[in-house]
Amino acid sequence: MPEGHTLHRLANALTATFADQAVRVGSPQGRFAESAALLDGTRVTGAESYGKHLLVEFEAERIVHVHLGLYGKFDIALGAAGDPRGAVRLRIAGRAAYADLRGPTACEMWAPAQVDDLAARLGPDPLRADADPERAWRRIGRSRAPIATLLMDQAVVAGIGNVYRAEVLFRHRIDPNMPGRLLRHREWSAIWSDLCALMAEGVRTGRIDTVRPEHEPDAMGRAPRVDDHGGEVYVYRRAGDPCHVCGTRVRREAHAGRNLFWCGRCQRRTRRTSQPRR
DNA sequence: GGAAGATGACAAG
DNA sequence: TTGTCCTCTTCCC
Repeated sequence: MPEGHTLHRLANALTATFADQAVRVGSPQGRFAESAALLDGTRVTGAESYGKHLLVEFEAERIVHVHLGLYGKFDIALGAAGDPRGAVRLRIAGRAAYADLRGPTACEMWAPAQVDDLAARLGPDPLRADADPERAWRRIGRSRAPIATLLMDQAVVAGIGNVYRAEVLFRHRIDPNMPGRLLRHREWSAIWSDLCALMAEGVRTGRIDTVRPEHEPDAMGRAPRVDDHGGEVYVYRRAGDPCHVCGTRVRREAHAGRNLFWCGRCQRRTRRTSQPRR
């Protein structure tokens, strides 16, 4: 589920659902019980996201920092909260709806200063109006690390995950193994504005769709195909399947423990092909 | 019923 | 680079 757009959506939804309400806060599973007790009965002021981090703000400058990690979920449901199903770390219950958090990497009470620290250590987030892509470029443009690694580094760009990484590199025909410093500034600018547009669309729709109209399976005479994650993509999790553009089998390789997907034919720069990295 | 895998991040070596 | 954590779903027997 969780790349930046998911967290941004969640922040919007939590704000719309609970802002300015006094809420019941609990931790049915128990691991957030002490902090939940402090928040119980107090008022939510709003929620925001920064990269993949979610901040739920309560009165008296109390902030709950949530990171969903690989499989955490924060579900909002209408109606009265019944018996919790599964391991619910945090439950927020308002007048007409409740939200259950399960399996997060982080769920902890923060003070405002910790939010400042977070903002300082994260790279620009394409979903935030205050983002400065040049901050990312200063890291990318001088790095020997593969661009695929840099895009996943939250200190370089915040909010990009495995899907957006694979897809944006495909859309710009960039070899994932190309060292950042071989990227041109105008290529980075194009990638950045594409990320801004794709992720804003992701916030709107709740899915990651990256296939351009002319490459839609319909246009190519194939049946539409939607990945398990719910969007239509060029390469993500399509290893072995034919590339939507050139028909070559999509490749997969483990990079730092994560699967990287790309088309070895479309994403090739003959002029400056980099050495494959192990 | 059990294993594997999943859009993540961190520490240790 | 590997191990660890967190939870749920899907697949296979």
